[in-house]
Amino acid sequence: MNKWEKNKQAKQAAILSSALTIFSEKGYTAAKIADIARAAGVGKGTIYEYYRNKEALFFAVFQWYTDFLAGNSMVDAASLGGNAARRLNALMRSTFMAVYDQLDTFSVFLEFWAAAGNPAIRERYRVSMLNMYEKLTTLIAGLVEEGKRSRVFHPDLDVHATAMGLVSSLDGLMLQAWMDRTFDAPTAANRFFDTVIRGMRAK
Amino acid sequence: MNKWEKNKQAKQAAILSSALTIFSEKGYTAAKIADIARAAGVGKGTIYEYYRNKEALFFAVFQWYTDFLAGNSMVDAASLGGNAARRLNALMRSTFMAVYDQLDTFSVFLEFWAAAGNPAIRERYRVSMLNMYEKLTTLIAGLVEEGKRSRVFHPDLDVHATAMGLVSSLDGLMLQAWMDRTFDAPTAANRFFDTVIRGMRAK
DNA sequence: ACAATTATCGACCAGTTGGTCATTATTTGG
DNA sequence: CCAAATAATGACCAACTGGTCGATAATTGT
Repeated sequence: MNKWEKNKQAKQAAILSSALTIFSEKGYTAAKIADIARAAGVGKGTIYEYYRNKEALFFAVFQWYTDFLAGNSMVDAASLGGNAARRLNALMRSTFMAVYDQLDTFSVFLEFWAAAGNPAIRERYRVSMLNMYEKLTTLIAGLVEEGKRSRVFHPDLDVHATAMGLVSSLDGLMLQAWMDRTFDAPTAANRFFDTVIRGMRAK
Repeated sequence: MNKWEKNKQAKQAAILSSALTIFSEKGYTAAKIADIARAAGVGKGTIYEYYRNKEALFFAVFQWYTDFLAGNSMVDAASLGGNAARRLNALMRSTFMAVYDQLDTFSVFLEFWAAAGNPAIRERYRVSMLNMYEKLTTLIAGLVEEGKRSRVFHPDLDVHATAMGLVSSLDGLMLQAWMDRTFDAPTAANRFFDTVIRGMRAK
């Protein structure tokens, strides 16, 4: 690896990281390429050496950041012991905390969502976003299914509806935490997950 | 009321309604004043007779729309019968459906959230938004409290955490429904609410 | 009917910013 | 050390759009 390549890697990382910060702080439209360049310590033109245009940079940030969060949240789920209820609880807590630890950049998700929602132009965001959710939903649904088989959970439990509800509550709680910094979201989240799982149990 | 006033009322309604549509479709920044004017069937200058600038128009839409939804969702909650669990279930369903019925304009909430989250400039969005959530949270917390008193719900239940969890799951489920139109959100929501409320019950 | 008042309009202007490209700086191979 | 190749830069341009304002139209009171 020569000097050019080292430089390229370092600069690419600096650009992505700075772009995440600036997009979080200002939103997609208000974030200026010049801002991102300054934050990354590079010239404005350099950014266009790495990304075709602003939208391509944004999509790169989207993939980089969601990969990072997905890796952080799911990594220790497999290694956990205990019955399905206990492991589901641990998975929910760990996923929640993985995102909560990055609360100050959570606002960029509003931009991701907005990009994903526009059905005309931005199909790739939607696909990629649903893919990410589906991974988590599948993981959760697997635990719910397992819990039903081992008679920890109620036999009539709707696996998919439960998984979707749990995933949704993660997003919703994060939104509340982000809007209201006085809200003790980790505690509330843990108690809420306990309640939901209590409702899932076989009597 | 003379002709001027009638015209003003009609035009103001047309402008707000068109603004909601355009902001939903394109997002705050990409929505052009000219687009909104055309959709409302008025000249561009006319909009500035009613609203100082684009941001003032957006805030007016925010208040108008959230008032509308709040009115729709909570109106029949008081009139319901049954025990606390039954009434809580009905309140959750009715609130969910009130927003779900307007799913195609749900995306404007992403813009509202983004506006509310920026702590520097937009304190009034944050205050107004938290106020709206607090009304719903208080309503739910009241039912939870009542359920605890009447021994329908578990005595150790954390009222605030439960209420926040339920409110959050509304937002989260709506987001999922909006991103994925194949998701049968009303059914999943109802089943999830059932599960949560089951977990709240005294054994 | 007519002039004063009120409301509407859209061409225009000024400020902003994504993206380009000629110039400069750095690295490489020999 | 030098020239070719590669990378970085930021002044500049073109496009876009929020907001203004002089001109026009509708309504009112008399």
